[in-house]
Order: sequence, then C-alpha cells, then structure tokens
Amino acid sequence: MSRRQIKTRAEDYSRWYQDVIAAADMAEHAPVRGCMIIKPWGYGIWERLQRELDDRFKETGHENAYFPLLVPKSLITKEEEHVEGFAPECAIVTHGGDKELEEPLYIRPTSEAIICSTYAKWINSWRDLPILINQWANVVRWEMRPRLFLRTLEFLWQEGHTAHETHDEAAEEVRRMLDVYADVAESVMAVPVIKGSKTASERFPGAIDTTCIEAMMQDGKALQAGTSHDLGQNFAKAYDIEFQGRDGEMQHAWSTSWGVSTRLIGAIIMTHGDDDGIVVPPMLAPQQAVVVPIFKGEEQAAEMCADAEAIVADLRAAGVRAKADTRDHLRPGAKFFEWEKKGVPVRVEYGARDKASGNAVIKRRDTGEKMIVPLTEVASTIAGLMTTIQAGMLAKARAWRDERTFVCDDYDDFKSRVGDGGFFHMRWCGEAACETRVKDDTKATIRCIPYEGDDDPGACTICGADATGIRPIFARAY
RNA sequence: CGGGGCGUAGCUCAGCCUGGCAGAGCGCUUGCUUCGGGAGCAAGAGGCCGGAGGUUCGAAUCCUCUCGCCCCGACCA
Repeated sequence: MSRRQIKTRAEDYSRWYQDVIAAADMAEHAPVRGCMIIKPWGYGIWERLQRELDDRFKETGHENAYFPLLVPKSLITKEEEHVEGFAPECAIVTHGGDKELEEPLYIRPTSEAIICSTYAKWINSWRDLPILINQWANVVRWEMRPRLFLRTLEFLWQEGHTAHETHDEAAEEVRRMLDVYADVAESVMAVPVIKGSKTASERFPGAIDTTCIEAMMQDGKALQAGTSHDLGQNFAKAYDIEFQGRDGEMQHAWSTSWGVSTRLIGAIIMTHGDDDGIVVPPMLAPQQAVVVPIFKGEEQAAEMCADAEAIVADLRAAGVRAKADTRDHLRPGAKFFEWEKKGVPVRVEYGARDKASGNAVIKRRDTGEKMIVPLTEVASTIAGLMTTIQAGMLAKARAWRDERTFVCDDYDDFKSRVGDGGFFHMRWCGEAACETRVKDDTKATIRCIPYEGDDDPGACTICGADATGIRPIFARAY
C-alpha cells in the first residue's frame, strides 16, 4: 500500500519532525553543523510570512534599514548583561584576508550593539524621536543543539529597534509589536499563542521586561514564537543615546527591540503537521491549490493538461495561488502524495470521468475531505475554502492546546504530569528559587506570565508562600 | 564539554568479526508498456570504501593517528 517515509508522531516525535521537513523538501542540513539550506518550498513560506509581517510593520509606522553583519568587539562589550548573555554563543572573526585583525569582529548574534551605537549619533533632540526601524537580517548564535528551523547557528529573522522619548511610549511600542506578532501568529499562521511577560531569569540580556508569545506544539511542549523587549534606558546608557528634552535637560532615550525568526516555520510544522506531512495554512502556502490532470495516452494527456491549465487560470482569477502538475513521468498517485507531503491546502483532480460529467474532484489537505464540484464552481469553491481552512486550522490548534492546558494546585501532581506535555497554570510567589526548583525537578520553566486572565491570589503551588496576580504558565519548552 | 553511535554509489545501508574482483534497495538515464492513491519490464550510468600513516604478496576489512557527522545530557529566538 502506502510507502511511508515519515515516522509517525506517536513513534518518534523528533524523528517525525525531521522526516516531515525532508519529505516536504523544505530544508536540508548544510556542510557546517547546525547550518541549514532552506529550499524553495520552505523559503516560499518564509517569504509569505515576511510580507505579512513587513506590511504590519509599515502600518505601525516603521521603516526598514540595514546594519552590518560584523560588529567590533569593543561595541559588543559595552552593555554588561548583554555581553554576558551573548558572549558564550558568539562567532568571532579573527582574520581578514591573511592578516590577523587587531580587534576581533563579532558576527552579530543580534544587532543592539551596532544599532544603538548608531542611534547615539542620530539622536540629539526630542524632535529626533521616536526612531522606528526594522531590519531583515541573518544572525549567528553558536548553539549546541541545532534543529532545522527551530534552532540553527545561522537564522533569518527581523529585528525592530526603536528609541523613544518616554518610558510610556517605549512600553506602548513593546506591546504594540507583541500584538502584531500575536496577530500574525493567529490570523496568518493559524497558530494560537499566549501573550505574556518572561520572568527575570528568562529575560533578554539587558532588558527590563521581555514580552513573548508562547505556542504549544503537538507534543505539548511550549515554543517561544516571538519576543518584544522593553530595554528601558539600559542600552541608551551603555551606548550614549542622549537627547535634549522639551525641558532643555539632557536625558537618555528609552529603547525597545523585537524579533521573530525562521523558527516560526518550525512552529507551523509542529502545530499543523500530521503523519502524512506538513499542512500549510492557506495564507502562507506558496501554492494554495494544485491541479492534477489524469490521462491515458499522449492525446488525452495534451487535452487534460490544457483543461487543467484552464482550471488554474480560473483559480488565479479568483485570487487563488494555483498551478497544474502536468509532469508526465509521474502517475497521478505519486503526485497526490507529493503535494500532500508538502501540505498544499487543496488538490484538484481532473480526468476523463470528470470531463464527461462536467465536474472536478477537490480534496482538502487539512481534513482529507473529498468533494465533487461542477467545473464552473471550482474556482469559487476553492477561494471560499481558503478562508474556511485557515479558520479551521486555527480552531483545531486552539482546541488541541486548550485540552492540554491545566490549572494545577498540587505540585506533586504537576511533577508527575508535566513530562507528558501541556501548559500548567500554577500559583507562583515570584521567587526565583521556586523557578529553579521546578526546573531542577521537572525541566519545566515558566514560559510566561500571561496578560489575559484573572488575578488568582493564594498559596504558591511550589512553596506555599503568598502568591498574587495571574498564574504563570509552567511547561517544558523547545 | 561528558556518555553512546556512525563515516562504503545521489539517499538508506550490507560487506569488516575470519584480509583475496566493490555490493543491495531506492533514486537517476534510455526504451517499451502503463496512468482515478507512491507503476511494470528490460538495458544502462554511477565509487579515492572520510583522510593520513602502518602491518601484509594483497586492506573497505587488522593496527595507530586524525577529521567530520548523528543521538543522549548542561545553554538558547
């Protein structure tokens, strides 16, 4: 029957993840450990995602710019916490041509250093603020355990860097961009997320507040899908971003930074994929519909392929990204499997039988549902399906997550269950000691303290001391 | 960095223990037949057996060194 190339999720989740990427032809390992070659199907998804993000950045008043890859060591080391946080994972260039450099150059692990030091030159007056800039870039972090898309040494991302006159403005920016991320995650990627703040121990090095969106993967583990940082005046002080205020006094600017990366593709895979491959949400699918003509012999091939192209033209006119798979060295079944592994939202089958009846067969990737539709209605049906599927995927993912989200008041119960995955809302006294204890006991961490929820004061589930506010989410994470 | 495993065809691997012509499946090329869920047959192409050194008449196989990768643990978008 079917020749399975993909381990099932139940057999080996981690293997499934890798198999799915290979089967969908999205990416492969590069010669350098931890580096990734992103192939057209994977990159196509990234391009769609970039566009959705970039449009929203522009709508919220940001402009794109580009800062260099190489950063002098002296600049990197200015912000103390920042250095400590990133130094262990920096790649450093020591030679230029055949000469050893006098000052080593860091390959950016993130661009606060180069951007903030530049802002210092750009900003003199309160009239120069705010500065709202984003850049699309690659960064390098020498990670120990790479995984395609989720954690690679080099990855693609965007990083927004803004500077403001007041802390209120900066804080507003931090939340505005977090909202943008949450919107893209849910309405574009169909990945439900929870917005919240990190605890001190999980904060970006140098930030006073790190906000994040957290998603739950199908194995119940959490994935940080985006972050937006309130940097306070820490970087302004380290990099001398000073301006003369409305009152004539010199003061330090308030800065923010925020980013999402190609990791989001990993989130899509682990949120929507099934044992047959990935399932790409319609808004991100490089092809939303593929028409497979079915034919016998050369004459019929020409005829059915022409008809298939006509269906594609209808689909495009209806705003659907579509193509016909007219390759003649593959039989229809092989094509069906190929596009299924790639996660194309809808497949159209069209052969002599359909031609005779004036219909086409439509198959949904997300539900597997097959329907027979009159030719004249194929384009409009599929155009409608795009929104149906998109919404269905989000609803399904949300239901999955909610089923694995628990309110827990018994630490022993938590310890015995957290290994199976899921989000656990427990009361927390706010002490780092309790976080550490949870991590030592279970490898789980506080993923975030959500913004939405009810204050629920009581006893800290871990130590029994007083706990106030919204319950944090404890979970194992990627 | 600790523990474990692996480097042989594009891919997955067998062969190694016990030294003696370089192998299989998949993929690829060509042809014919096929074509509504991963096609069949036939003929082909494809190799510095990770690298270096050693033992030997002879090394993919034995020995030494080296490089690289994968998996499991300590860091992370």
